[in-house]
Amino acid sequence: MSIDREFDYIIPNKFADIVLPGSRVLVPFGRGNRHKEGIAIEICNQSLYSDLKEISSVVDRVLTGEMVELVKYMKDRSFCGYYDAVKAMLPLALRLKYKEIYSVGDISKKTYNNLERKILEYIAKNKKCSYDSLINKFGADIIDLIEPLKENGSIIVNKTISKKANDAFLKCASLKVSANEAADYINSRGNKKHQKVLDILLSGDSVPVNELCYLAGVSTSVVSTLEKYGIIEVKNIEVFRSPYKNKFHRNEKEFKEIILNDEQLNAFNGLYELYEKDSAEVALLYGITGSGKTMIYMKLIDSVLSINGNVILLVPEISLTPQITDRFYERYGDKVAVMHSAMSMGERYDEWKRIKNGEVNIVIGTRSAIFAPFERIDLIIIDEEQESTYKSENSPRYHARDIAKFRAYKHSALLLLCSATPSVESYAYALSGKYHLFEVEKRFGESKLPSVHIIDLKEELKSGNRLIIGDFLRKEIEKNLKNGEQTILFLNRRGYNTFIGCKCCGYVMTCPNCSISMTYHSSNNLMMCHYCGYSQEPVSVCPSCREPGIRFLGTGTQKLEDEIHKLFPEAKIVRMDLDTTNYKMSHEKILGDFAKGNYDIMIGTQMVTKGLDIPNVSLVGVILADSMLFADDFRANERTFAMLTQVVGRAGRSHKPGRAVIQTYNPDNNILKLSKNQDYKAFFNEEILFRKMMKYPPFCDIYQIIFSGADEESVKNAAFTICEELKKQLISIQRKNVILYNPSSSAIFKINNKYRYKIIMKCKDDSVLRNILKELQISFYKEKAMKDISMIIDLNPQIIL
DNA sequence: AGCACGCCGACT
DNA sequence: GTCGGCGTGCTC
Repeated sequence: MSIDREFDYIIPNKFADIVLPGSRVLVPFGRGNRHKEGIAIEICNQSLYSDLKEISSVVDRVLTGEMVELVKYMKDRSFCGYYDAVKAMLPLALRLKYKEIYSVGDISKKTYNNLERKILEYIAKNKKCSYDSLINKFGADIIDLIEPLKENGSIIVNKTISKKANDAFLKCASLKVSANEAADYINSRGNKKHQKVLDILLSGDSVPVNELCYLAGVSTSVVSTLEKYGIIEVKNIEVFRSPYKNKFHRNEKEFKEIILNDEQLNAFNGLYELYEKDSAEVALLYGITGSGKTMIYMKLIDSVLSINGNVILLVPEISLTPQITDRFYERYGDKVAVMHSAMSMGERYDEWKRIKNGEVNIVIGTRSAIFAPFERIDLIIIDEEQESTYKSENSPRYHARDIAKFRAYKHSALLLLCSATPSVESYAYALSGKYHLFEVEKRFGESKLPSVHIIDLKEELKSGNRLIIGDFLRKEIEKNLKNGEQTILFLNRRGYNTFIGCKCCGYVMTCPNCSISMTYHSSNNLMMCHYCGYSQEPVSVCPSCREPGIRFLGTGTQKLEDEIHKLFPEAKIVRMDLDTTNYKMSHEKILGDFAKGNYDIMIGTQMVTKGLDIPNVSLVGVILADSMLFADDFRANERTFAMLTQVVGRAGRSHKPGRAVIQTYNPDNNILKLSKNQDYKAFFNEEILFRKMMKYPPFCDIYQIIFSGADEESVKNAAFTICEELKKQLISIQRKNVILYNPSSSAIFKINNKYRYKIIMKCKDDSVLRNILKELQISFYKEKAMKDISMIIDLNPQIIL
């Protein structure tokens, strides 16, 4: 925060033509004049400072002029620093490290004093002697000695770019000693945690460290202690490379012209016209699930490629949509680059270079792919544009849609937003004419929208069925098993039991670090906190009243899996949630196997709702819709509707008619009824009234200012102080139509032992307001009394915490 | 962050 | 009279 700003440097004549905005340079920095990496933001011919230092070398140009502009835009809009903005754009910003490696030059012709000789000897002895190791060895005083030695050639400086450890490796732990020796160790000085870790490793397999920690309920430090004592060893094992690597071959023979139906062609023609225009345009393509939106934009991409143009395609979660990348590799071969967070650093860097070198025309990726370093952009597509994954929840808190607008504008490109359930904001902008609107309202080919049944679980309870699978859903699953068709079951909570409490006194087990109730996991027999990862062995005696009244209630995906096993012992079942990830069974593999028909039933959280297009899936079950209905966030309706529509849309995507079953305790809920009919427009018409009445986006912007820190009282004070200050400022600029709420504790009051307060402000965002907030934030961080508290400003957050 | 300065107590 | 531990403030 304190050094993240512009510093002026002189550009020496020899670099005059090379340094441009976006160039990466090395500069002497601070009293010690240590070389730091910097990025040139602006070239000018004067400075407010008098004694400027010189840039010492120019590395390369990492940002185009447009992207330097984008850095400034992000700094302004998302209240982040230069560092955060640049970090979001460059894969190598963090991954490449500059190092000066010293070696001994010609020392025959000069004389040296004692210390100098020692230094030179040390350098000669250590092959890769760095600045840091010299300081470590001889202390900071030798800095003055080194510079002259460099100048007269006694020390030769080799500047190297060293890659940090490659991510393509997975840390795996295995037992280093015999089982008996391990037992001896436990008896002599081991503790309970060590025992748990060793118990798992005793099977003889090598286990990934993160998985080991999950299963044993320990942190990585326990593993490293055991490693230190020589009981276990941790090795880097290479993980299989990107699954996309071998799919580069483009199938020339099968490159077919995409044939669209009338409705699709209509949309395509309109979009093509906009794309041909010289100006930047934004279009929204609304098409119901299964209407063939992908075909429309692929045909558009065909046109762009025919003139060698460039396309960025954003998808919400690439590892969950392997089908789309497959289709693109098949059609466009090595013209495609894929970018997403699950890739290793090396892979990402490789893809980044391919884009920068102009070797590819299409970039497919998640949020950060919007920063693809194209020199020119013709088309940007955001698929499932309402997805919250497009908003970054860490600094820089940007929304990919906003960045896309900026870039489309700078390149006079077309920005195409696609969805079956557009965000209320986008659809409203489309209706108002701010965006161009295209609609496809029929399913493609023979497929029909699935029939949806809403099942009242209260009735099930009355008839004596205490299982989470109601009678109706059970019969439907049976039907599917009999017909050899596949089923997807969706439940929004992972773990086994989602609620642990005492029946005697009403005590609820909560995480000691967070204000979150604990979830019981059966696979590791632990109670876990899903926010901070804290885990604890299950208890039967209530810690509050000392009675043996602890009960495990509530169903998560693990328990659902158990129940399905009991109900359908012969069915092949697979579960997909955060806990099933490991290197043997990635999500892609689970999905791939399910698509191949290796399983009858797939159980999962959100992950199973997105983008799957499997013809043999004819039944979708939503186990409990209620958990989504009552979130106290203004977007809860929108998210519930979108999620239900999406998951229901997974069914019946070929000639087989699809069915969907939604189980709930609130069958009369309006959102459920709207989802039953899959009627987005009816949903929109109601929701937009609510937004208008309550003054929510798109009728205003929302600022969320979050304060968090370890001391509850001072966090609260900070929030109230800033709120008062903000109120004063708003009055002084005579700003009207601003609704500033008083600070309140966040919905999840405590996370990881940090207390949280928030201020919500509804307003029309503009630069005057942004400047006020920026000034407030800067002065807040300067205030000594506030130094243990962080203040985060988030413009239009996805979720209000 | 990382370095240097300066203040103050402990030790020769 | 000097050394070093720690708090403070600056980096073009």
